[in-house]
Amino acid sequence: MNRQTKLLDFYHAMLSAYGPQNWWPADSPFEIMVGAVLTQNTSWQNVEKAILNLKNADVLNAEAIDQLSLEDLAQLIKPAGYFNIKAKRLKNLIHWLCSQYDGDISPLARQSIWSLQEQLLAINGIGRETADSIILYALEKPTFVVDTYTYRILTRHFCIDVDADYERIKDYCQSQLEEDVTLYNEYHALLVCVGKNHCKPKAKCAGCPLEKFNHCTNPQEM
DNA sequence: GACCAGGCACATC
DNA sequence: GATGTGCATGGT
Repeated sequence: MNRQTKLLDFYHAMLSAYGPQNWWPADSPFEIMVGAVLTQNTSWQNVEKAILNLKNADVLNAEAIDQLSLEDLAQLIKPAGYFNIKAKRLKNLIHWLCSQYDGDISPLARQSIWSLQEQLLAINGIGRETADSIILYALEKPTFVVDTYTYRILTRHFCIDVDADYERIKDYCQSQLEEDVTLYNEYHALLVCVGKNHCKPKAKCAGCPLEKFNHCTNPQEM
C-alpha cells in the first residue's frame, strides 16, 4: 500500500503540529510492560509516581515482582489508582513471563503477533489495548493500539461508527496505514497528544490540528 | 465538588 | 450478547 489516505493526512497534520513523540516513555521493554498495566484508565502522571516507587524499592524486574506479596506491590503502585486490582493484574502478567519465559522478554520478540495476542489475552487483567501496547511498544511489532482517544477522535471526525468495537477500529486504522512499527507507534502517541490537548470529552476542539479536514463534532453539539 | 485519565472483568438481564 | 458497575489516586 502506497497511497494517501484520510488517516495518513491526519498523521502528517498531527506530526507537523506536535513533532515525533518517541514513545514509550520508559527505560526498558520490561518497564513498558509494567506501565501498560498501570496506565489502564489512569493518567500517565500517576503511573510515573508508581513506577518511581518500584524503582526506588529496587523491584522493577520480573523476579522481584513475582516474589513480592500482593499487599506490598499494591502499596508501591498506589499512586496509579485501582492499586488492589492492578497489583493482581501485574502479578498475573509477570508470573506468566516468569513461568513461561524465565522472566526474559527477549524470546517474545521472535513470536508472531497472533501468538503474542493469544497468550497475553489469556492472562486475567490483560485486555486488547494492554496486549497491543505491549506488542507494539515493548516488542516493537506492528499492531495498532486503539484507546479512548482513538475512539473519540475518529468518531468525531466521522471516520468510524459510534458503535464500532475495538477490532473494527483497529482494522480500519490498519487498512488506512502502512504496516509499520514506527508509524503505528507515533500515530497512537500523537492521537493521545491531540486527545489531551484538544479532543476532550465535554469541550470544543478549538485549535486541533485535525480541524482543517472536516468539522469536528463533539457530543454536546449533537 | 465534579470531571477526567494510554481499561478490564464480572454480574445481571 | 449487550449493558451496567466496581475498581481509586491525583490533577484541573
